[in-house]
Amino acid sequence: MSELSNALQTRYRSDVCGSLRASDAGRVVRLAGWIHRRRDHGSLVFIDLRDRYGIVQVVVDAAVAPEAHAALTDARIEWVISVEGGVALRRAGTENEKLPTGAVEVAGTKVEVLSRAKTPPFYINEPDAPIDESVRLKHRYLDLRREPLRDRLLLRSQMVQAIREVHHAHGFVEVETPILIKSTPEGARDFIVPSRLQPGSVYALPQSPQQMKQLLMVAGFDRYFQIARCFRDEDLRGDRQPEFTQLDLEMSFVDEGGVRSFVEQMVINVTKRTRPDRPIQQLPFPVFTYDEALERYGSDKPDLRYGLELIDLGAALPATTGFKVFDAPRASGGRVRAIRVPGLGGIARSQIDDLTERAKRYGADGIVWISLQEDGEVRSPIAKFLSAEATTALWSATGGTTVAAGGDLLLIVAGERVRSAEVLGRLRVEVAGEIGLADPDILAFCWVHRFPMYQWESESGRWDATHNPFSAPVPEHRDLLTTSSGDLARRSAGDPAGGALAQQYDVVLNGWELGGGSIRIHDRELLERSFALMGHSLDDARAKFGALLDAFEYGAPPHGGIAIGVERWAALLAGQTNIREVMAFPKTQSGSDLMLEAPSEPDPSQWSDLGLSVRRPTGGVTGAKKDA
RNA sequence: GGACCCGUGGUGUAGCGGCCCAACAUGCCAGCCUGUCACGCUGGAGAUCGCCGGUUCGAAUCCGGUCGGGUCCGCCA
Repeated sequence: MSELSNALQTRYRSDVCGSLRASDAGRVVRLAGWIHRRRDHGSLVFIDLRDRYGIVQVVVDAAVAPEAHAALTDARIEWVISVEGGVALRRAGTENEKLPTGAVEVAGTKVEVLSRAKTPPFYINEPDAPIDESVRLKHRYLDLRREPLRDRLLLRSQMVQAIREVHHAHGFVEVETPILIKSTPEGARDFIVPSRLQPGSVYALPQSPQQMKQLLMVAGFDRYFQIARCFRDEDLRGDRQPEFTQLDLEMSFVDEGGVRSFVEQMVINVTKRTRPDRPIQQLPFPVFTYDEALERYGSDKPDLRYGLELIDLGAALPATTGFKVFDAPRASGGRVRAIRVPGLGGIARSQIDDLTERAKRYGADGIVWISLQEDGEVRSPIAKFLSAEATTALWSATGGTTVAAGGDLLLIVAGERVRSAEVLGRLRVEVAGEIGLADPDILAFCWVHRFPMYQWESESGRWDATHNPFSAPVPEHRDLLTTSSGDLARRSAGDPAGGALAQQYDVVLNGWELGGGSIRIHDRELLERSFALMGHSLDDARAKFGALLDAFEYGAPPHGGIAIGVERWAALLAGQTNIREVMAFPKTQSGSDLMLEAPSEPDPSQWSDLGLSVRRPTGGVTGAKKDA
């Protein structure tokens, strides 16, 4: 710490504001910082001086230092000043226990104004004051002065430092890959950068360094990582920005267990170093297959901080119930699933309606509910369809007839196997949030793996890839790919290749997907087959991924890796649900930077340099804001 | 592409057809104050209620559109 203190010394300051302690009493120091608060008592003025290390009280007495006193009488909040003075223990009874520096104060003798400040548009000295986010974004440099955002960026910096240290300690090589690359569709839309030297051609910004890192494996780098900026031109959400940062890593000569074991140790290490105060729920991380996660939690990113698991009611119900809402889906291979919510037996009708509406939005036909009161009374709109025996069977299937205070509520969704689980999985998360089941301090990590390679899309009536084409199938399913011939998109729902599982794994934290990766295909023939199954022609695949395919003919090691969303991880460690809260300069939901006012129209000459012109939407009085 | 919520002095809110050329808190400005720490006290300034149009005798308030922000669905690993 004293080494750091020395490093922070400059001609403007001998110490930083947050560092002074009782042991510094008697020293003469020079400080520089922002005026956080001022308390003017006439001929005695107190200033709280702030820098990013903390706050210290400066007191100036007109009788002792008239010039300094005059300067501080003029000074205002957020002015930047430097102060020289002696560190003194505060008078008995005037210590401030809320400040780490609260035992001392600096008796200012010289004050120099380094920079004046306008009155800020919002409170910088009140960390909890709510402020409209657009105002914060417009003056982001002021928001960043405030304690919450400052602390989150400091946390993120520590995380990145820890990430680098762990990787270097394990033999990883940090390599930077280009930002201007070739458009290689990975699912999301590319951001495109027109080329001036080759008019009509474009670069694309990377959605991730996926191909580059695999090429680095072919190059023999063995273990690579990068804190990589990625770009995806899709609609924004609280957990999605058009540009974001991934911890991208790739390893050669490993299997899935090898990657997961390193990543898990790295994640634990970084988490414990940066948030030692937050308990990790379970070590080692629990591992679920995709199927298991879906069946038990209705999600491929389960929040494990609470139970509320999905229950398949099939076994508890007679083969036909006479209730078509249950019978019809079951006849076509669907499921009847439930979650049992303790204590919600007295839920209001309007809240049920609200849940039903949400379930419909997520793709269910509706919800069936049954409530069991403490006194054993059963209430449900479908009571008339179910015998007393059937109802009892349902309750025992979901955990018996012992009910929590307030009664229990059974929420039932019937439908197609995956859809019914996903709908209920969403309700599980929402209900848990609403009744406060999730402990906000706990960090519940897990792995989900063995994802299906392809998913049958019933609407479009075709198979669709669930991830990128580079992921290898699990060894026992390799034949499903090689024996299958041709375009999976034209194959039927029952095609065996559709059942292939991938060596794909996601890290999940508190219900958020932190990252995902896979063991890659490192065989040209198999990779071409994988593309073919996804409907790419051979020419198409070679045009888009030619370099990788070629590279695999020159000796490619078995390899695999993962990419972890740095902002999501940081947000979760910071206790935030929005990644904008861990980004210095985020964009709005419509992709604007309110501070820089980007995007903006370029100078017309920039279009012509690129050989481009723009067709504006017609009827466009709207778009023409600043015409000449 | 779609659904919903929000927009009132610098900031956060109240007001939801006339009582409002708009209220409260805080901030800001001025004066006073030698032990405060969200200092205190006294006084003052500051808003065409996002914008455009409509309904009405009358609109911050109701309606339509539009712009901006947010949440979500679709989209996106």
